[in-house]
Amino acid sequence: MLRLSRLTDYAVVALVRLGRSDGVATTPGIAAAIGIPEPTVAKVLKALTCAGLVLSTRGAHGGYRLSRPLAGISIAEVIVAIDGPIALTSCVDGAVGCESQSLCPMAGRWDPVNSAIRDALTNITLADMEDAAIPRAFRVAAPVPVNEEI
Amino acid sequence: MLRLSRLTDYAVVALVRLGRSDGVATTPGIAAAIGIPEPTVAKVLKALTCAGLVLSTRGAHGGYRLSRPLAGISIAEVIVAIDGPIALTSCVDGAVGCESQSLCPMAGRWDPVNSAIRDALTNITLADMEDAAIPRAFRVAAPVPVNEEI
DNA sequence: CCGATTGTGGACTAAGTTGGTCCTGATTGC
DNA sequence: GCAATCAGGACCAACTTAGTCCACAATCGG
Repeated sequence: MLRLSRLTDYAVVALVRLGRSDGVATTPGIAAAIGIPEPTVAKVLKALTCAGLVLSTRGAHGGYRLSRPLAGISIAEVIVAIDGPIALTSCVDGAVGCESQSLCPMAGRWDPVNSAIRDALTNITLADMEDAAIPRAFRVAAPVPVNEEI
Repeated sequence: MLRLSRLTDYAVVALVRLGRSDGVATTPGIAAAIGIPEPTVAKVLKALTCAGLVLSTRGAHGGYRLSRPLAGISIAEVIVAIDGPIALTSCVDGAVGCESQSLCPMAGRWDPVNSAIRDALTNITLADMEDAAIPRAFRVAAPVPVNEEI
């Protein structure tokens, strides 16, 4: 299925959410807003902090905020932050442990594929996804339309 | 990790192998050639047959052969044959069952990403991968000059 | 200075998926 | 008729993922 982890999906939602809140946002706040259990959101945000995509402030009145605008964050970065390096097979570049590495006829075979995927993902930013996410016909050049009922 | 199943990897190896054998190749033959357990190879070949990428002949002296030259088979086809449709999230186009579908702020969000990936994978053929797979310096007169040292 | 709020870090458990095996048939050629 | 080969499915084991929980550190407000 070539699927990435659900956590990455959550990360994108959380990031877009952060892009809409002006100040800092707390874990419970984000969790409630996007309908994902709080500890899971915390886990995702922790990973994003480590990757430098969001900045955290500890203590009371703390929370998270974006380190860059959404347009400056590529999907590839999010995936790497949550899922680890982008490589379709476990048998990547310098990876050791491929049991039949010597006679493995596909050594290096996937490299061009990996590169192609990486390129594709690097060229899509969170801002692009935010645009694509709104299925309604309402969308009219609003820069940050926080149109979420409920 | 955005990884695809190992079975897909096997499929590529098996297909490339089939591209080199002139006549038909049997399951045990391929299994021995590429160093993968026989039942597993059989499973992969069955899936490839269903997808129409290889043709099977039953009975004694039967076996498998490519339905098209390697250059006419894209990676995307192989992945679809083995792993199913290419979609990074379970929450695809018309997919139902996304529990929070109504308030899910990312409905349709991944579509551009999926398309980008699909395009990238469609533009790479098995022939390309075969070229990339040979680490030796023997390769001469390659039509597509993949100049990657090591 | 103390307590409430919030992020940090790790361990742990449970569930789902994948990979691999096996068995029983159906088909073809000798 | 027998051997070789593909077809199709059921089945089990192992790994990965995702979700939860707990104890701790930091900051702010009173």
